[in-house]
Amino acid sequence: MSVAEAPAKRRTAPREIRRKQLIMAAISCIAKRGFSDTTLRHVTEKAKLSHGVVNYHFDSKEALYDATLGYLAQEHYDIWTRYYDAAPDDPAARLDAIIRADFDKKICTHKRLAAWFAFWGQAKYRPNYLKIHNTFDNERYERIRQLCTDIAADGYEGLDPDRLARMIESLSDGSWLCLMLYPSTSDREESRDDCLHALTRFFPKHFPLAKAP
Amino acid sequence: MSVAEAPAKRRTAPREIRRKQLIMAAISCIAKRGFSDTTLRHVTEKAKLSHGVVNYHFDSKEALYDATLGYLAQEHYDIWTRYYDAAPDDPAARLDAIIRADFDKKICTHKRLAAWFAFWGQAKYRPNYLKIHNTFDNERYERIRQLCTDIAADGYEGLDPDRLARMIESLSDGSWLCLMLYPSTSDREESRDDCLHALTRFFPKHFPLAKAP
Amino acid sequence: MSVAEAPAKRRTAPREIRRKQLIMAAISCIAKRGFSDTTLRHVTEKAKLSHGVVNYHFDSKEALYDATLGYLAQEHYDIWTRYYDAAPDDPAARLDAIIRADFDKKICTHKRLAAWFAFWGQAKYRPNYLKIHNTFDNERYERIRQLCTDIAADGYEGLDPDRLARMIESLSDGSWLCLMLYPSTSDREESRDDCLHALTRFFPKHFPLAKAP
Amino acid sequence: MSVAEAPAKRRTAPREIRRKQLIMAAISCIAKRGFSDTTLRHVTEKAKLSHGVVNYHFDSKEALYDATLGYLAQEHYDIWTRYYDAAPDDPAARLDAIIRADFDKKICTHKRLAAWFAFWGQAKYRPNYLKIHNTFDNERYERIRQLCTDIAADGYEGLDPDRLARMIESLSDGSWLCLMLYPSTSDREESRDDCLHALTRFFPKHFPLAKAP
DNA sequence: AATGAATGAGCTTTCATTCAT
DNA sequence: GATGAATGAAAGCTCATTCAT
Repeated sequence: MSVAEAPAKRRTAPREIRRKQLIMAAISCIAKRGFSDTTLRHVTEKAKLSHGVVNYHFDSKEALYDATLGYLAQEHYDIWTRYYDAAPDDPAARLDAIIRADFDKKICTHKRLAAWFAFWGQAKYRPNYLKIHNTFDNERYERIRQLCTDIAADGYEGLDPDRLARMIESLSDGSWLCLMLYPSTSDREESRDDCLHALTRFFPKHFPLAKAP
Repeated sequence: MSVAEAPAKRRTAPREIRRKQLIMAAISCIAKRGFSDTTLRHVTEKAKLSHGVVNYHFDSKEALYDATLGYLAQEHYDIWTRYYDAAPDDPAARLDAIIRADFDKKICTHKRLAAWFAFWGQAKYRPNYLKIHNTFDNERYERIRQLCTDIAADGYEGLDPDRLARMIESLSDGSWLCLMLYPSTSDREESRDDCLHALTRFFPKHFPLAKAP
Repeated sequence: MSVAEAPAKRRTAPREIRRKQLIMAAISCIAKRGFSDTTLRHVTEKAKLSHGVVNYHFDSKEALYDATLGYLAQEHYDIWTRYYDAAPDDPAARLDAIIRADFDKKICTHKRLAAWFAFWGQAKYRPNYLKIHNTFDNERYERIRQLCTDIAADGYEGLDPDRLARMIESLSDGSWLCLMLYPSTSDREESRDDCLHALTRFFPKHFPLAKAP
Repeated sequence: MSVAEAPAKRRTAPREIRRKQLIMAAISCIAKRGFSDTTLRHVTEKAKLSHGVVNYHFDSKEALYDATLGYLAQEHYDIWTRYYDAAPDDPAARLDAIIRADFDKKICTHKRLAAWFAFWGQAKYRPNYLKIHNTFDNERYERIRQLCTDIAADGYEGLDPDRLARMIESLSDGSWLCLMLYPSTSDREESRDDCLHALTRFFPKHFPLAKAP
């Protein structure tokens, strides 16, 4: 909720500290036991806080979950914009950066992926989750679409940039699902390279084969 | 659906009929309210049966859910093998068929996608779900991998068939996620064509551009 | 219910056969898992009959239990009157017989004792049970009292026959409790001899020490 | 009782207070409706507490029952040791004391006897109950046996002290059963005197007739 | 700001009973 | 007579939330 609306860190001390403590614990618990088996007691125990504290810092369990998803989304946003800004001012390099960001060590963890899919598994009927998610993610999709448009304009006649953007998005999401479901047989870096490899197929002129790994 | 709305013949139906009735109701409810908010009362109400039947026909709620996932997985299996068998005996045609199957009208419904992601959202810590899922799905992945191997051997030097298989799988799963999360802005047939289009990029000789409609 | 009121065996075939089958199964189940954990399903499974049969032969679970207690009480009644009738026509011999009957191999079994105490554990607030029990047992108590009176009149001045009767009754019941609670450290024949020994203390002239084996 | 009716100070009482409150209510309910008909709702209503407290202060219904039996057993233990310690240092006086303790006004109440037999009626298949009971009661039996040995050695040749101990125990238990089953025709003090009278028969030298009543 | 006892709605499950077959 | 599918009341228990301390 408030986290979602607070791109900058407030450092009012205790309040924000506690909230973050609880959010981190919530991520752990959701990742460990999923949505339906996570209770506030689990969360507070994980956070080593007392039982009543959640309803003190959040209006309700739902509010904590909103804040938790907001935290994940913000974190994702921060990472990909960082990668993006760090990349050379060139559509191909930036597209490459955005994809790499998805598999960054910090956000592409087991725990976070499990939490993401837990939220998505609920998204359909908790419009709030979708809204929070979109607040951050729409921008990323738009950016990808724009980059695809720019690249496509540069020598790929007849290519539908929207389709490309959708495919890239799907590839990335699908890789996440695979990483979450089969952690022992799939691998973060391999998945990233798979996605990057796809770019060499979609835009061979801009992503020569050698570039990928 | 049709079973769930079967004529109000109250009592004494064959075991399998009731089980299927409950499974269909479970899919509806999970799709509608997700895992953590679906109660057995919701399920039995949806199935227009009395409260006690679930524990009469299933050992527990968990057993009903196992059966429900099993049903979804079997249904998926039946569809893709049917498509597969109906396709010409040719690797490219069969790969095309497997992908089309994923977007078949019958299984690629809103309701089923939501149910799938609800299960996946729980899979990490309910090993049963993963096991059930894999019982059916491993074969499909192997088949895709084999087809990719066959096609790759036919004029694509240096192509890694495993990578291709992973990419195809991810594309398909990612498309499902997209379809589930954004039903109003995405479209089943469009997603299918996206995936088929990717094939023209991966195996241009076998999937000429014209082929994907 | 009807058993309690049916001292003679009706041999109308099926009906009575089934009822007895269920009663025997009820005794087994009550002895095995106690009152609160015995369900009609346990009883019918033990009797190798179908689930619905209880309510066909008995009005309710309670009616089955009434009949079961009635059966136990009748059985007890049959045994002690048999012992009594077989004894020489002499107060001391008859008192001896009544006590021996309580420890007869047939009724003083683990299973039956457990069932008795299960019923007694409920007796206080199920007046029916007390009534059924008393229907049979009052006569026995009266007989004991009469025998004590007869014996006491024969040379034990100042002895209260009522008190004696109560003590004999209590000794016997207390022995049953002990046999039930500690089957491994107590013994049916030893308990019987304890009770008989008490008689040598209460009525030394009529029960010389040598008599209790 | 007095605890259960403590001033309607709703919230936040020390853990032990609440536990005792619930235990007392459990005794009342078990005595009133027996084991199989006592529900946690009955208990909490009797205790004038909310439904959820039981599972807050006890792990389960079974844990409450264990604690309840433990309470009864402890209470019994406290009483007989108090009587014992208060008696003159003399085997006969002490045996007399132990028996009197069983019929003390505080523990030999209708309610408690009913509760005891409810527990005993379950003991056979809930080993926990037997264990709890024995934890306290074995010591008492041993003490009785020792006292019988001491007394028997003092002029009763050929008397088996074990048998005497068993008889005394059985008499006492049997009297309790009688008091529970027939509260209107039996009487606490009378039963006590019956038991004490038995001592005058078993050990006439140590318990002269005059002493009993 | 923080604690944890208390509440009570609501969950899954059990089970006596009914009744179509 | 007999079966077993179906019912629904009620059980034990969980847990988000409240609130005295």
